[in-house]
Amino acid sequence: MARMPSAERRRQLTEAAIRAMTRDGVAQTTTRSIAAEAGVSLSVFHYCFDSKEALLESVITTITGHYVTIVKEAIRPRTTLRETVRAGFRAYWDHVAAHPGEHLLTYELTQYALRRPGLEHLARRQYELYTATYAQLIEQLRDSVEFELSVPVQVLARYLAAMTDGLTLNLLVLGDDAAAAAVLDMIDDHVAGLVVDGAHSPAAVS
Amino acid sequence: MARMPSAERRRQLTEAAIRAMTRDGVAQTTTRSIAAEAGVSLSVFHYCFDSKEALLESVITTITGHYVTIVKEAIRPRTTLRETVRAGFRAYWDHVAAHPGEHLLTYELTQYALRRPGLEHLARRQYELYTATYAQLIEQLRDSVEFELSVPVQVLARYLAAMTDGLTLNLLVLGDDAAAAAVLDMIDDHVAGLVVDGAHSPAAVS
DNA sequence: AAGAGTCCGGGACAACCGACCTGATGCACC
DNA sequence: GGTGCATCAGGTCGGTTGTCCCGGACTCTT
Repeated sequence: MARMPSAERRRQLTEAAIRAMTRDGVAQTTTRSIAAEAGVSLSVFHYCFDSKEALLESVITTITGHYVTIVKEAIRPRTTLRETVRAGFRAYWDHVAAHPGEHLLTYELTQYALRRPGLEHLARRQYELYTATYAQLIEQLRDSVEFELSVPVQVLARYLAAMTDGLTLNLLVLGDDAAAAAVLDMIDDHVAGLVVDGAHSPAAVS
Repeated sequence: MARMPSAERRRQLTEAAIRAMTRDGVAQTTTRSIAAEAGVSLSVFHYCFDSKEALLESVITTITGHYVTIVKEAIRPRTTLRETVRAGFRAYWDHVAAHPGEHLLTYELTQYALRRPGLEHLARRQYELYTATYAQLIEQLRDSVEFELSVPVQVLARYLAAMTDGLTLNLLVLGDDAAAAAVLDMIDDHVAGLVVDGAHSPAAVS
């Protein structure tokens, strides 16, 4: 067993926990299975983390960071706003289809946090970060393209976060990418229709 | 302990399990806590159900039935389509705000089913029922009011199911009913805008 | 009233879990 | 080349969980 500073060991254990939980689910993941996944003995676990709960805290913040990165990288300015929105959704969607277990894990972790007294703030922070990420993306997009919205940024951001969340869970449960794609097309139209400045919006709704 | 036929005992245990799980979460609910909640001895539990998994199956189908009933009762035809949609959402929303634990439970149960090999079909059935319920509501509404949609009923139904699901989870985590109401207003407009026949839609979008 | 079928109670068991403890081992520094 | 500290290994402990067993009690039929 190679020796390494505890900070790095913590990272290693966190990543191992994410792998184990992605594979087996939060409920069936034990401190032993995490230690085994990381290839270290059980005592190393408790040397690096005060408790299982402390590790879960680390897992939640880490995986929320993953999620935010994915969403931020999905959105890249294109020629028209509508295409930007569409391509962004598509990129995010491909990630969900490719890594369903990891996304399912985010829901499990949210509920773990909600049910554990004193950890509710982690769930809240997770969802606030989702909304904040979308708000930031909208602002950033508005800087590069220049447009006006018929609803406040905060409202649209929260809608996008919630709707994405719901549609993701829906896809994870039902599969059927084709049907989900049809729904997504409808949402594309809807979001594009929220742009007041008609310059980049194909449907000229006054 | 009053004697009763096992069918009724099963119902009683199922309802007790829902209460216990709503209060404590699925993970912390044990066969013992369920038996205690129902006021019966532990052996009665295993007399009525082959295993804990069998009970969970009963819980899932029961609570999904509850959910469908709630949604169906929320929608009642009003003077205009837009008002019907708005009032329907509002009624559903009030229920979520009044019974958050029960709604949170539905998410926990979905994930329980998804993670338990051989029980995935329960999660799928749950979400198919959600979509089917919305589709049925749309058809029923179309019979009484007469209108055309710019998207297929199936697509709209799945969108409504997914979006409601996401917004519900969002509200359960973040609270803040006011912000959620603003999002809902936006969705009202969106859904009302999907109606092609402008006769009952206040916003005259051609 | 007798017996079969149904329901209930207490107790026990094996498995598993998180947490902890005691030594041993490598590493850097004096 | 010790010395102190960070890191690791194996074993153990108390507690909990799902499941099962067996004896007794109730109820309905005949």
